[in-house]
Amino acid sequence: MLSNLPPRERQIVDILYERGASTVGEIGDALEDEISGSAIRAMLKRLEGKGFVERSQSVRGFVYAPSLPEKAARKSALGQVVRVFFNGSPTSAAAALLGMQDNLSIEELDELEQLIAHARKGRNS
Amino acid sequence: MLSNLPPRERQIVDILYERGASTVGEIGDALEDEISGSAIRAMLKRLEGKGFVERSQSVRGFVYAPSLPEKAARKSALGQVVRVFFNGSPTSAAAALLGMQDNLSIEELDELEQLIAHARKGRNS
DNA sequence: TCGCATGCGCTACAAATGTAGCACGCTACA
DNA sequence: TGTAGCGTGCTACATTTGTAGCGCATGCGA
Repeated sequence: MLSNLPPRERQIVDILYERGASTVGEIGDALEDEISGSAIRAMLKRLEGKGFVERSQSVRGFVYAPSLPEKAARKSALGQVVRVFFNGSPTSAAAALLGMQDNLSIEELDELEQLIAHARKGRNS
Repeated sequence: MLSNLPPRERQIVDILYERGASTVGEIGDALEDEISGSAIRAMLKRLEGKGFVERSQSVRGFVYAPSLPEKAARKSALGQVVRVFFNGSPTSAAAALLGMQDNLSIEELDELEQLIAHARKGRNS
């Protein structure tokens, strides 16, 4: 699981999910505190060893990407916070999320309502 | 930040948020893998040193509780996954959340719609 | 062709983490 | 009044993490 990576490694895979496949340099830029390139490379190597990132050649040089598909990672991350902070209820987590943003666009609201309508219809399947 | 705790410590504060103030024994039970009580105590002590948990006497003996208020911790955790996996869009995270559950109750759906309606009304404030 | 800058991997090493063992004090019960 | 059991803290120690430095290759401009 991603959740039991040490902080720095975790931070790096997060960046990878956030920005997609990246080079060492890009990762260094994304990191808020400056650390040497070789430090980053060492992290990446460990992560590769653990099977969390994959490396591939590209025009830009080596790029690193998370090996766990984003979809699965998302689900796992979401599940984690739902379990810990919302008693396992995705619904209340969603409610909290809605409360986080103070100005949702009309489009977003429409989309959400569609989702709800859809769920309502499929309910007693 | 909670997010840069080492894995085991993180796991322990998660348990604390999940189940509320707990004794060493309860934490041990909640942990899926068995580790010695003294190991847990050592962790807790470090966490206390870092200011993430607080200890207090109770009828049950010493109980440990997270010191960062749950609300703030929630927000931070949620913000984290939203940023990493949903391009910073709480709305799409909420949508994903809704998709996670296959059978939402009518009540939940109603509640969510109310939230949306409310957001819609307050929009151009 | 020479020198310089990049990007890389390897290795080393300090610090942090994860864990167990020991010794102590306080019950409770034979 | 032993003594067995539990919860505690302290300390020690192996492993893991986080980081920098070195040396090598490659590309590129003078």
